[in-house]
Amino acid sequence: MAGQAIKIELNAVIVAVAGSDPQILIDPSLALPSGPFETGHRTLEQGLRNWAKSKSDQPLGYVEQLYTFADRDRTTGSQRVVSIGYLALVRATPTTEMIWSPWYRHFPWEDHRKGVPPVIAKTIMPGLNAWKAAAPDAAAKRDRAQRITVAFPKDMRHWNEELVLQRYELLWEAGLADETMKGGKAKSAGLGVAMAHDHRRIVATAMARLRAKIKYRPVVFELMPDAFTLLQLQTTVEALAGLRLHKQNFRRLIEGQGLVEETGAMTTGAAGRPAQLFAFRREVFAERAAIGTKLPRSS
Amino acid sequence: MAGQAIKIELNAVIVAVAGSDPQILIDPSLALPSGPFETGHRTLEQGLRNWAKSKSDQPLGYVEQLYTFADRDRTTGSQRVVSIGYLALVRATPTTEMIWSPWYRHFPWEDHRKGVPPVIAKTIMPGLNAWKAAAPDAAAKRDRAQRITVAFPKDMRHWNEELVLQRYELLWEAGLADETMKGGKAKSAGLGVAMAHDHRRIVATAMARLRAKIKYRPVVFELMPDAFTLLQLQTTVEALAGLRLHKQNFRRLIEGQGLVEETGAMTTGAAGRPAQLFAFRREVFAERAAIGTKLPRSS
DNA sequence: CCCACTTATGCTCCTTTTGAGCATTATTAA
DNA sequence: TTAATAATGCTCAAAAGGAGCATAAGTGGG
Repeated sequence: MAGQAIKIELNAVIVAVAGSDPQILIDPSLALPSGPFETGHRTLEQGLRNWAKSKSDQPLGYVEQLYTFADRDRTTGSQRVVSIGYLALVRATPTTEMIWSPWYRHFPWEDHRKGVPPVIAKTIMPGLNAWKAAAPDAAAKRDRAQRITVAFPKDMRHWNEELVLQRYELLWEAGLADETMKGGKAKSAGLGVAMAHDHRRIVATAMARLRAKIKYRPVVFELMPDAFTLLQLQTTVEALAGLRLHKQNFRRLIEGQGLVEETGAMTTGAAGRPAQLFAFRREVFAERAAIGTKLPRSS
Repeated sequence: MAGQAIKIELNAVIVAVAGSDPQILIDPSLALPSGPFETGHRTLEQGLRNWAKSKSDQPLGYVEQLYTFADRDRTTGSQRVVSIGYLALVRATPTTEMIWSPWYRHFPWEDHRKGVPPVIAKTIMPGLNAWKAAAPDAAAKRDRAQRITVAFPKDMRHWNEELVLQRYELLWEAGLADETMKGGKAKSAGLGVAMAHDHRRIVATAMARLRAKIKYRPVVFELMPDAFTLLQLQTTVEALAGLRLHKQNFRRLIEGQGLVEETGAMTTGAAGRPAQLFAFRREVFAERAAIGTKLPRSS
């Protein structure tokens, strides 16, 4: 049984998008906002919301539980910490003590909007190949080779933007992303800015979840203002996915799904033809619970 | 801070499929197998695996963390319990003290393989409509109406088999699925066999997750024997999804994805033309990390 | 006012994927 | 031999997805 005391901690990955940068809220010591689990709350989520409102001044919008971590070799100190990770989406607002940190600062290899990031060829692949070569036996070597191919495919058309966590864990195992801090400064062999404890892993989990989710649930709108152009929407999705999208087809997709409605207003002042301003149609929740099935149903 | 003691408990929804019945492992008191979190383990999942191996004699195959629950009004007794739910898939084997319980016994409204279950029209809709009518104000009424329509659509072609949890919570809120036990026997207004504590909710979470997952990850194979016919595979998927599938298109889907390979052997003795026996191609993990994107990627 | 540039928006074409169902084949049971 | 039961092959049409051309409507600078 548990002789050791267990502490439960809530960690929140609070995401906002500013222009074309997804950002996460961290404190100056590169740690995620976190707090103890208060037994007074009715549910975990409620506890998180209350705590977030009191601590930062971010009232959380969309909230989703991510994962509960309790790895012994990842937590610091003597006390066993069980950390429950949450993903929260908010519309960006200024903060006091906290910092909005662009998430690609911590994951530079995940941003493929301007082509394949050079760090992959320059640092990551050599590092991973060395790690593969150092495998203890042939089976391990095959396994490592396979994981590398899946996470960082040779042909970048096969890049799967959802595999954020697998990639991070791969880099971590290969010793390319350890979170050792150098006097408060990030290290990590140049592979992005490290974070406190295992927080970068939690962020990776959040990124993966969010990148997957935007494809089948209209969660992006939680990050948008009330009225927005389709380009702004596309830019936000591109920012999250780390990919460029086809403009006309993106429009067709969004409009075809009836996710938005025209507000009647137009943009003004910017370069180019003025764009219509759209608003999210909240009714979609009522209409289409069915999102996408992949099974060949009959009858 | 936490003045109250917190206990961490692992709950496992262990699923197997026997013929055309998905089953979960429970004990005679209708509780999921569960055990305390031992601080000695390296990770939560490892703890679960060790515990499962010692307690039941099920060596767990595929394991996935589901959700961490800590609702105050759902836990019993004075001590606050945080329960971490897991989904595990195993190939059915006999058990000692535990019982394999068909999951549709607890969720009769979820099995649409033989048409819409009568319990929906007979009990559920009247109950939900009464609950809707009893809404305190107009806004709440609209909200309830909407949730009902999404979970139990008028037109059953819009039935979304993934919404297991939403449906269960709806029924629970409407008082149609409360877990009050009558002398160890199930009650619940005829709506399926109740379970201990909030375990039916955990099972609902597991069902929802599994139904979603079989669509984009080859997890069904964890439930299949080494060699199987495509019909057996289809039957298993249908059992999980609670839906009938189109046979030829199912075959096309599976073969087209290269998920299986012929073993060369055929079935014998059964009625009808003998079927080929197939085996899961484990190489698919190596080949196709990319499963399905829904974003209109460019370049 | 005209021109270069920029973004918005409409549409077409072609390829793939899905949905539905017909037809044929190979066994067992009567 | 016939009926019943499954397996398997194939076709056809509809829907969804990928790529790109063409046109419209602004801004900014001569």
